[in-house]
Amino acid sequence: MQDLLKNLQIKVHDKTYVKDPETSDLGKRIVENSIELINDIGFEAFTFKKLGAKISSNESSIYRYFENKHKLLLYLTSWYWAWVEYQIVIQTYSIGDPKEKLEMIIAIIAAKTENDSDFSHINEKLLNKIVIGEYSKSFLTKEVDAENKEGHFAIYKRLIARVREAIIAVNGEYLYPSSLASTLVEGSLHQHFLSEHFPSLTDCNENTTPTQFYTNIIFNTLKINSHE
Amino acid sequence: MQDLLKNLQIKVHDKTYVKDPETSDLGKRIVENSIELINDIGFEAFTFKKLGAKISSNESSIYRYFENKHKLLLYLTSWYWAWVEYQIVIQTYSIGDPKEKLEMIIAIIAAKTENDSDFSHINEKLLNKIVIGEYSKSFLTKEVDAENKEGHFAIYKRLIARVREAIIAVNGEYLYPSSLASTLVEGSLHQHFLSEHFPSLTDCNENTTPTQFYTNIIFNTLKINSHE
DNA sequence: TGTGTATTAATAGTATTACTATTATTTTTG
DNA sequence: CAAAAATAATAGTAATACTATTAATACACA
Repeated sequence: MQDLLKNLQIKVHDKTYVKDPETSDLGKRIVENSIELINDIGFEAFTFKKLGAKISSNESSIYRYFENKHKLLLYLTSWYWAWVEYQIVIQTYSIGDPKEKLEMIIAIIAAKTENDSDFSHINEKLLNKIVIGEYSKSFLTKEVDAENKEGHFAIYKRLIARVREAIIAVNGEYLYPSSLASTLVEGSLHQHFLSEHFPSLTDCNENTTPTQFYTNIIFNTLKINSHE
Repeated sequence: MQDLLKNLQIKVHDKTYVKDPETSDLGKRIVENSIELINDIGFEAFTFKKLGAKISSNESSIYRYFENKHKLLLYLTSWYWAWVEYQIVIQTYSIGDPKEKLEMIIAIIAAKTENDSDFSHINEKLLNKIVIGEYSKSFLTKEVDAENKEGHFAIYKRLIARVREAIIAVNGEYLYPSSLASTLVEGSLHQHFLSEHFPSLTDCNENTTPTQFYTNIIFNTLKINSHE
């Protein structure tokens, strides 16, 4: 299985880039190093000029891969959600029991990401930090409707649809499966952020995880005890 | 009561501004019109130069009130949360039953804001839209810890502490009162955003409100039926 | 009523950002 | 090896996010 997956590529909507960064060494270096640089200095201070300096390449060369830094952020976060979806698919494939399956999905989404050797040039742990700190900025813009129409959020929407289906499989009577699914995904990011910067606003810390919080909330809301 | 409150002023942490905008006509026009302009063109495209043009004043005059547009956003959102807290205080003051009280708090936080004649120069409905679309940007920055230390998020934290206390009053055994409180506040904004831009990711629409969704979630989680 | 002080407006200027355009150089491929 | 493609270097532009200086206006009080 490991070997089989080694050659796997996560596919991101092709309007996100000008030239597919997976197709060249420079492209991979752009992706790899943008993750590091955004983590180091934050998305606001991040520029293609600084990234060019970091990879000993030129600003204008980066523009041949991504239109602007917003599109690069869309690319990185889409990649992340595709990767999460992929984790869900392989880790729940053989689980028959809907409760057990939903529990696993919650665990994958709410967990702190660890690195995954399957995709060598991408540091998933750092990427998870970017998603926690910057994802909202990708859709809290005036262009959100146009970009949504173009399909830039398709992977994210598909992921949430998948979570919704898992919720419905546990309790088909529940009235708000979409809202519960989006609350889990967005809320998990928020709880991670709070535990780092606003510890008084969360109960999540070294001993308590967002996974526990959301497992408790979701199974109580669905009025069904979680499998244990 | 109405008359008594007419002279009320919502107080925002004074490090947020250079000069208190409540103390002059120009200051009030800056606040009033910045709310409109941010709504119209979004926070990214918003500049002090454009605001100056809108109020027939000068860019540099606005800088005498707010250091930069980020601080102005902190001011506006702090004002909003103080206003929400004030609504909670007056609307729950006489409610003795903890369940009923929590229900009212959920309704206030999750509702779509209507205008409030008590604070004449501020359009609360528009401000609510700004909070939905821009609030996350006020804390998803590299400066968040420094600004938190300076007290810029004090009002927000106090509001969430208040919600937490109301949760504990309903069920003192519940393990995650802080996380549930922050989920309600942040999650409500997110559900409003989704219902406008990503209807497939939420069940909230004309017939279903975030209030219903969160009332259901919270009372099920606390394993106590809501008062009806 | 005049004078000093604070406030606001106007103007100019700077470093940086977010690009585009052009040309030169290097690498790849057929 | 030649042609094409990719990359790097350089230069340039409009806009942003300010700062500084000076001028005009308003207001406060003696």
